[in-house]
Amino acid sequence: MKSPKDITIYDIAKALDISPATVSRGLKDHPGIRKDTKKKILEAARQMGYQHNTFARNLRIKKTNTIGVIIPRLNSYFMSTVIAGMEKIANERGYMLLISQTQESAKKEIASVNTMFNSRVDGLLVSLAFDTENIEHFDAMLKKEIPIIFFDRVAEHTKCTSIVINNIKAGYDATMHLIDQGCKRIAYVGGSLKRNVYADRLKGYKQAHAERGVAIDPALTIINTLSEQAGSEAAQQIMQMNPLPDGIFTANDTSAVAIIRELKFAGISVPEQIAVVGFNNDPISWVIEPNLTTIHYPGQEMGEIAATTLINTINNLPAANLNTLVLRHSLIIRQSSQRKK
Amino acid sequence: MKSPKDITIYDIAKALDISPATVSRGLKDHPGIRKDTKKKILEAARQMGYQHNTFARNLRIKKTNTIGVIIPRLNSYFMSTVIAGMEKIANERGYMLLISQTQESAKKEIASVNTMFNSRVDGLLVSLAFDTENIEHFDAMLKKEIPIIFFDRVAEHTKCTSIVINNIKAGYDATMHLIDQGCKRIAYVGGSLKRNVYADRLKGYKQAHAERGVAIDPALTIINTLSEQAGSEAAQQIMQMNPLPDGIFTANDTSAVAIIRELKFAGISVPEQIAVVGFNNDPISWVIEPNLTTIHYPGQEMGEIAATTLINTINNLPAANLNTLVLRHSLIIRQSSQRKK
DNA sequence: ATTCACCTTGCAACCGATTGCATTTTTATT
DNA sequence: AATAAAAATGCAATCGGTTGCAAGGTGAAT
Repeated sequence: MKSPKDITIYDIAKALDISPATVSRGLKDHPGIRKDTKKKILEAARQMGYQHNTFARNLRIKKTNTIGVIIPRLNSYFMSTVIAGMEKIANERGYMLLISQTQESAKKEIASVNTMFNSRVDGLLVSLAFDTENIEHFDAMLKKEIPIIFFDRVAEHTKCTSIVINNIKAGYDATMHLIDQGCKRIAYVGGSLKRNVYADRLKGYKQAHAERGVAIDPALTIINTLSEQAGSEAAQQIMQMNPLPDGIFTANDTSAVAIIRELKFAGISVPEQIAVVGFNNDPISWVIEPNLTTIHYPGQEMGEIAATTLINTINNLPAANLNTLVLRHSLIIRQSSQRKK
Repeated sequence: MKSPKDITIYDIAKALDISPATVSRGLKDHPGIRKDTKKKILEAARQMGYQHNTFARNLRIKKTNTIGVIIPRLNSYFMSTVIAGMEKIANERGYMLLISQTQESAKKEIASVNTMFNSRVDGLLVSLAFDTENIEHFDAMLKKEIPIIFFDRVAEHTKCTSIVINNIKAGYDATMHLIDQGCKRIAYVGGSLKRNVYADRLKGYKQAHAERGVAIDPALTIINTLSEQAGSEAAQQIMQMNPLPDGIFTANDTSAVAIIRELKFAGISVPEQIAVVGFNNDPISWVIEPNLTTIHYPGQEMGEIAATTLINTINNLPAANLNTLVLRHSLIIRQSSQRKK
């Protein structure tokens, strides 16, 4: 049952009666090796079925060509799009992706960081969990100068680049749109305020109100997990309010869709009685009826940029020392919020 | 700019004035080391900030505790759910996931397999690309006894386990349901017939017809990429048919939703004029109106089982020598297909 | 006191590739 | 042909753990 032993550079060296050092150099196109020697080596390697040993190399080089990715959850449209973008770039540049989900738990996040650390990833791409309080668990890596890039759910850190959209502006755009549609009482449904994305969107929501001189009823702000279930519950809660809100801005589309379903089921018309704006531009947003007004969030692009920036940083290429990188978002207006003509 | 050097077992050995061998053994709870020695070692390791070096270990052990995952695309609900399941199990059992997308291209699939091979993954979880013709590119790994498990889009191989649902039965169930709803001309929209999933669903579609003695018009079978765009085009094609079909069974929900949208837009009523059944039970299936009848496909579970089986195989644990593992599917009947009361 | 068995620990080879420096070979120059 | 310069190759140490086997230490039994 023993499988044939792996071919090493020593085997090739012996077969060709040269030294392993020459084989090693020949294999990687070192300038100081004669052309025909190289050809001989390559040929022998090919026909002996040589596969290089990544560990041995990594052990010497102290580089893994692997990027760690730590995310809350993989199975949302947004996140899978981000990962797809990262994978594309990583693949092109010869890197692999090591992916780990925190399930929104800070504890798991810490464990993931440690595993990644032990696996000696060359860099880290991180989107923080709901309940992460501080980012000390990244210190060990940063001390070793391993670059870390935060995306979407970011943290402030002088040594780390953050890739985001302008969530304040996005929240502002969404809310202002609702106000422009004649909404007077707008509810906000978002996730944990520990996370920039939700705190910022709420900030934008407030700014828009302030700018128009509209007072905000604090009872209209709902913080939950933004799951489908949470969305339904939020809808129930909203429908108990008196007076009823006439607009809802919610920080993801899953939640928005769940809310619209509940509202419709309860006989409340959208957008006439309550206008709704979501966030992310998930495919469901143009399937729900009425089609959902939402913020377009360029996931694939964010993934690509995050990966590119990280790989450039790893290799000391330019464009590396930015602190924050802000991608463009846009408000996509569909029927769920349109009350004027 | 030099970061402090990594702590090795040699550093610990020196600090404690014992041998590196003892440190190595102490660190992993080897039976032949005295309790207090172990405690001393652990304590020193902790406070010196020791992190084990995975490469050095892998180089010796020839094991990476890493599983390669090769999939067509990451950004579908089904696939991200599968990966979420795999990641959960892998994480619990101390494995990492190395993920690679083929973008449905056989060429990229071959490249991915080679990269995984070089990375010395302990095993492979694979769902085949659309246009993969044969599976010879896995031979090198199989020759080295590296276990490979296919899931969803599988290939026959005596040495590999396949994890699937009964696609023939699922196709049969879907079609039979349409027939029972009074459909006489049912169109089938699916992906490449090189892939078992689509070939089998078509087979089930035919079986159902045969069983009821209904003839099939070959013009009603459409093969495409199952993308949203392809769905819209398929809908256009179907609407040109004369006579119009009165039922459509399509092999994913993305496609089904795109088709329903086109039909509705063209003023064709679903399910009255054309009943539609999809596949996968994506979230969009219960958002589209009418809600989509579909086949529930247990993605998370499939991911968990695939990962569990692979890890067991890697470690020579039982339940490893199955050839095929069939998960339960179920037909979820919603409005898009219900024409009777 | 001696012997033996067992428990702990250490020695040293090994895993496979990389690389600074020394050495040999080739080429160019006179 | 002799010699210097340049090019090609080899030597050997190194990366950080792991592990078979040997050696040292302990206590019990005789």
